Amino acid sequence: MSPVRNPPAASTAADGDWRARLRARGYRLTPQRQFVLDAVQALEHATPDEIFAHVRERSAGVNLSTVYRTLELLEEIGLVTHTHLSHGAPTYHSATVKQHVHLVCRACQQVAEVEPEVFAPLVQRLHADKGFTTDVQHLTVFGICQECAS
Amino acid sequence: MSPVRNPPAASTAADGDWRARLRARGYRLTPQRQFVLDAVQALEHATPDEIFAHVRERSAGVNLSTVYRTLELLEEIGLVTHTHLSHGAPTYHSATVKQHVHLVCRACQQVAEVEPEVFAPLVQRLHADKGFTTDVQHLTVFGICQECAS
DNA sequence: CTACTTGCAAACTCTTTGCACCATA
DNA sequence: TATGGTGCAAAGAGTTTGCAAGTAG
Repeated sequence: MSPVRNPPAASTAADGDWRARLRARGYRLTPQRQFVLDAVQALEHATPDEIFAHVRERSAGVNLSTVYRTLELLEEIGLVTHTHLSHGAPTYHSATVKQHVHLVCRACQQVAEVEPEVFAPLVQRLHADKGFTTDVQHLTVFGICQECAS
Repeated sequence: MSPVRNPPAASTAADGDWRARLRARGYRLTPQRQFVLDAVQALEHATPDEIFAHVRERSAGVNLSTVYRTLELLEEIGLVTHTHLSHGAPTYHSATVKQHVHLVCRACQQVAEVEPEVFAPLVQRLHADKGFTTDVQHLTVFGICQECAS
């Protein structure tokens, strides 16, 4: 491992939790993983590249492939999730943050957030009609925002 | 243009319409475009690669980049739309077919379809609350299907 | 000390683009 | 005949992988 500067101090309340989660599955706690998780929590809706850039500002010795591997790992143990807000890159966000659904404007590309409660009736109906359990966190709604509509 | 065999016969009722649409915008009617549109209508939920393969079975002389260019063109003039059903490739479908929303199971990757009416209340609420005009056609709901839930 | 992690570089997938040739209108 | 369209090959994003060296526990 190359020049990895002082790892970030434990920042969130759930921090102890994530260390435990790692250990419980035989994973190790590394500065890189801490940097990546911190970046996800700090940035909100960040692509792997943006996360990489954010981590790089703090530590020169973190590689892009490590970012990818770490995101996969963090998602596997349920600490982050991802959504596709646009064509190309997925965006990651912390799973500990309050859930929300994304509204993406196809005209101006702006992203708004909505409380998941708005989707509760839909979720219930899909479950009743089709037996389908909706992953609201992963939902993205495309359309046209108020400004662009006029 | 290389060995492009007999272009497919006009197949859908809207066929005359699409020729008109092309012409109206100064585009030309080519066998390649007809093959690609036919493939989209025949396959339903096909990726560019799958469309390419389907077209290739019928005509050796169609190039993958032409498929991409044609899909972009057909989408621009409103004959096809696309959605992201999984991580990587977008899937294209005919815009003339009855609208539907996709339910994607994250466990078995199976795709189900739902009538867009189910989403009407949600669409109305998003419009009322946020002024957001939902593009239902482009909507994809991820979750767990009935079989995988048990 | 040992197994898990990382950095590096190369490989891969999917998509786009430049350019000369070809065919539609 | 004049553009617009196509094939081909090369270039680009974004992501994954093999392997040797490094490190957490």
